[in-house]
Amino acid sequence: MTVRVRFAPSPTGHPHIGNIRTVIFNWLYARQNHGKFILRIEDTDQTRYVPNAVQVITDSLRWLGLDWDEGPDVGGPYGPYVQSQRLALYKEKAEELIERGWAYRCNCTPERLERVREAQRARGLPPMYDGHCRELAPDAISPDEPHVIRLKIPREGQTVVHDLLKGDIAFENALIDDQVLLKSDGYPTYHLAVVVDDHMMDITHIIRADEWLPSTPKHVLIYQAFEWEAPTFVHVPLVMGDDGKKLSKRHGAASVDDFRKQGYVAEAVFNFLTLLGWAPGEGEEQEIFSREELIEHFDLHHINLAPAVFAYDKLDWMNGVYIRAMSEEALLERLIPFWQEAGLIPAPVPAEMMETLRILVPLVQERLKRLQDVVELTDFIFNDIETASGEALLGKNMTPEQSLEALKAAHTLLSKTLSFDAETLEPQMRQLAEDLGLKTGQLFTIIRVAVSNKKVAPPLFGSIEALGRQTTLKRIARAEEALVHYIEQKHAASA
RNA sequence: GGCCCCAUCGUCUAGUGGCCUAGGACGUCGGCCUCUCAAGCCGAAAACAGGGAUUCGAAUUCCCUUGGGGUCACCA
Repeated sequence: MTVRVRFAPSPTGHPHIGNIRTVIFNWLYARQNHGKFILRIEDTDQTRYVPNAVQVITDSLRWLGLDWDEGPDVGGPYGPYVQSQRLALYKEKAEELIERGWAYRCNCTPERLERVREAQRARGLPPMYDGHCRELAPDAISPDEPHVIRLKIPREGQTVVHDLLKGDIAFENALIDDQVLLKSDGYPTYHLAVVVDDHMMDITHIIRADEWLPSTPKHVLIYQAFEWEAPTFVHVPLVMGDDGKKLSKRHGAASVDDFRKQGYVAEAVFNFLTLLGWAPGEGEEQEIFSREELIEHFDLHHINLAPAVFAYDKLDWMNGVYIRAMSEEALLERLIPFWQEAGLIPAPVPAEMMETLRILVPLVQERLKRLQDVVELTDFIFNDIETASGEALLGKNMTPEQSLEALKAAHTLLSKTLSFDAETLEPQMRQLAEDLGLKTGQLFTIIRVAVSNKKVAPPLFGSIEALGRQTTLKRIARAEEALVHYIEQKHAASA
């Protein structure tokens, strides 16, 4: 039997990173078994529909490399793959359930339902439908008048859910609500649509988050009512924020798009998410896995049963690992959009600027946790800086006069040297430090602050090379002025 | 609150009765390297929620307690 799994999002916004983890489990399972991964849009709630959502969802999936074999855009033998285009089917199936004695029409008003629930809550009972229309004569409510169709849950006995990971879970039927299957607007609820579609589309494994577990007995009952064989249920744990609550926007980035914009690379996010709640086991200590390795090693049975906290710190580390593993050319390509987005370089990139960018890439590569970090790290290369204060320009354990002298000496050297690249600059500057009786750190720090006005910056000589001689000398000259002013003020104050 | 799920370092996890004085990774702390910051290398602190039971032997099996989470719509 061919494995067929699905991702069935409702188009209500950006896919959440926690949901995506579950999608990855589905995708991995499909690819590993040479099965099919199906995308189905569950747009049965007209009130929550967001116009662009389907596009946003497919963009996110594509970015992560999660391709689908059947879906709304690519089609397939089980279409249509959008539930709002299958309304007649659900209606027919709901009616069939009435005929089979497993469902009934109900015309209770929302107001009445709310009153009933309120009364139940007041008595400390769980709010449930009170069965008002359940035992009405079959023709008591006309199919033509506004009504819903409810599932007729047996009043006694238990319904057992077979879960691949958790085993058999028994639910008391008496505690299960008579779920609405078909709404008064003619749309199905999730419970009807998901069962009908999963069956009609020959889904073999329903891999979904734990939050669905409480409604699974309803689905099992619907399968029984139709005399259909239920697929294998696999409920996987939720992803939590670092406070132990369900992951949400409060915890920082939450949607796939947030991560992309911050400069997380898709391969790292994919790797990280797969390892969130799953590990290869058997003493395997590897953490960095290619997509192919993941497909090979993934095993549903090794999914952890406990909810997993989303560790941003570890993602940052892993993202850095992936960034460092890239070729300089590949990293350059990924960095350009971030420089452009920040307005540091134009689009398209002028040919002569590419040379500067190529100098910068190896300088920043091992310093980036996220691609976005390149902006703050290199903005001084592209934008003019504010000249540092005299105080900031002091070398460690050095007087203003000594600092100024060192800066002037560097100025002279940098204006004379024949070529202006890091390789020729560095030995000369080291020699200069020695000649001045300074430690390299003392001299280099003064120059770094002079040209970047940053205490933390990429390696000095590469930065200077990227900056070019003219800009470098101009900034050093301005720093000298700042130091001169600083010295004059000190003298004035002490006089 | 009812029902359901879950429980190894701060976090992600390895561990399926003896190999565990519990291993790895992130993070943290210390050191080395070093022009800053990183990266890299070395090292340290850090966990089987508690109580019973089964067993010659329990992180591993069972029960209870505690704790955490999820869910109770004409939302998915």
